[in-house]
Amino acid sequence: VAQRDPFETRVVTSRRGGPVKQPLSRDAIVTAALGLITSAGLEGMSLRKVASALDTGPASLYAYVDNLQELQALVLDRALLGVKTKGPWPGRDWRGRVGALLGSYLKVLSARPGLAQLALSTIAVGPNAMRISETLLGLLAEGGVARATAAWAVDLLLLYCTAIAAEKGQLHDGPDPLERVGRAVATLSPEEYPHIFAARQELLSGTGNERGAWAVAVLLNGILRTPRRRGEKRSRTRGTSK
Amino acid sequence: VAQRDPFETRVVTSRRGGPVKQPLSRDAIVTAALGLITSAGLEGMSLRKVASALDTGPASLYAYVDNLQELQALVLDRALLGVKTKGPWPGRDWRGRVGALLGSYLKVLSARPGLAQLALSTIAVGPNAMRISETLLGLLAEGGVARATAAWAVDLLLLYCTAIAAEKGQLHDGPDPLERVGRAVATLSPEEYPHIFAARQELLSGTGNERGAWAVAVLLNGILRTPRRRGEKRSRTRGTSK
DNA sequence: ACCTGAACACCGTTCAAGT
DNA sequence: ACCTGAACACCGTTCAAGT
Repeated sequence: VAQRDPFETRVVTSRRGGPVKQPLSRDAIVTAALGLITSAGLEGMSLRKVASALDTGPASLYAYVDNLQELQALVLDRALLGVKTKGPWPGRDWRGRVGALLGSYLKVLSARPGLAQLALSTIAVGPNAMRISETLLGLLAEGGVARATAAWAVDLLLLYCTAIAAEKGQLHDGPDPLERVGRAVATLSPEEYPHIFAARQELLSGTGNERGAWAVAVLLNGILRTPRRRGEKRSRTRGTSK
Repeated sequence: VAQRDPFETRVVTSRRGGPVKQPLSRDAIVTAALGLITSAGLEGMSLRKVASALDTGPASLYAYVDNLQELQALVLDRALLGVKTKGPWPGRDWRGRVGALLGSYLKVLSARPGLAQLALSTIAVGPNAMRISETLLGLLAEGGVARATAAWAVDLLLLYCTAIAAEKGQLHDGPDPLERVGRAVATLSPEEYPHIFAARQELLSGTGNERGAWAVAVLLNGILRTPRRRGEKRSRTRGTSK
């Protein structure tokens, strides 16, 4: 909410009469829903809450949206509008640009924990999801990854980033899960779980960003070395740097 | 339900009197809940449905379980009991054994789609989750992966397998999502999305198992080549085969 | 201590009735 | 066509009252 707006909610009031209710529309519904999921998490976005945010009853929404699942898909794609696929990344090679794109994706989802949870249970086929996949496919092609391999790799990369964001999101509600893991690990007997005991420090270390960057490097290194078809060769890298 | 049991539900009846209600217990509750999630999916397992499966009211469960979230965590760990961490895998090297273990994990989750969805939103800290992590850490150590790297790698491997199972699980309810993706891709203009258009065949190809096996290979290849600390060296492989 | 009926504050979705 | 009040069939959780 911009600070210069004195109203708690964005109700437009006319000089002549009472509050002016803006007409319902698919767009207004998605906007309201995205606002709710951003501020109140996944369970803060219900059809009933979206409806009352728009000053109407839940039944009214069904004129514009088939059901909750469709609304969720629309909200996800609207949020993905914020993912930068062609920011100015001068001098970065294709790997750097993949990292930047996935970083932007992660940032968009991490800023809205509920959205990341939603993304894990929604197949993204909206225009913005397509734009992201298209760009990733292009970057992998630039890196010489064969098309068949790249097709599966895009899935793998996005899936992992989504999961990272969702995991991070869980940190915000309830008791800190990292603490829970810490306590669970602390009670284990060194005899029964020697490896976990030995690695107890390392298991809990690292920020989300550190882990994310490492994971993307793992995925790219693995993708480059794991052709989908036996004998499939990586073509010469082209356009690696400017 | 075993076929020799003529009763629809497992109600024990005594010769002398009416049906004998087995006493409530944490264990009985978890068993009933696992049965429900197995047969009816994630949303088929509610506290109220578990209660009525046990012939009682929902309030009664709160004597044994703090809330729905705790019950879900218990159900997950109970199911993970079925993951084989030390099956006889003669002659397989550490990579093969990692593959077998993750395959078992995937199988357990894939057989219960609701459980995979649940696993994505539950941090598994139960004894069976610990057993799986312990074994994976041991196998990676056998492969010469440094401890710090292995600690994060375990997370990455399990997370991906969980996500694969959850995605596969979505296939079963609603319209086939692969078909939805196919239709979405089919409507894209080759001009705007040249890479997706070129890869449209490859994007949809491959069974879950093929994709899973490829992904695990990607992850292991990447993990072996991406030390967490700069300059961290992989120790000589020991015990690669018998 | 364990169990429970009833209530509370929610859900998504449908449908007949309005305009 | 768009909108809506009311209802339907559900949720998780709490609490006073029972034994």
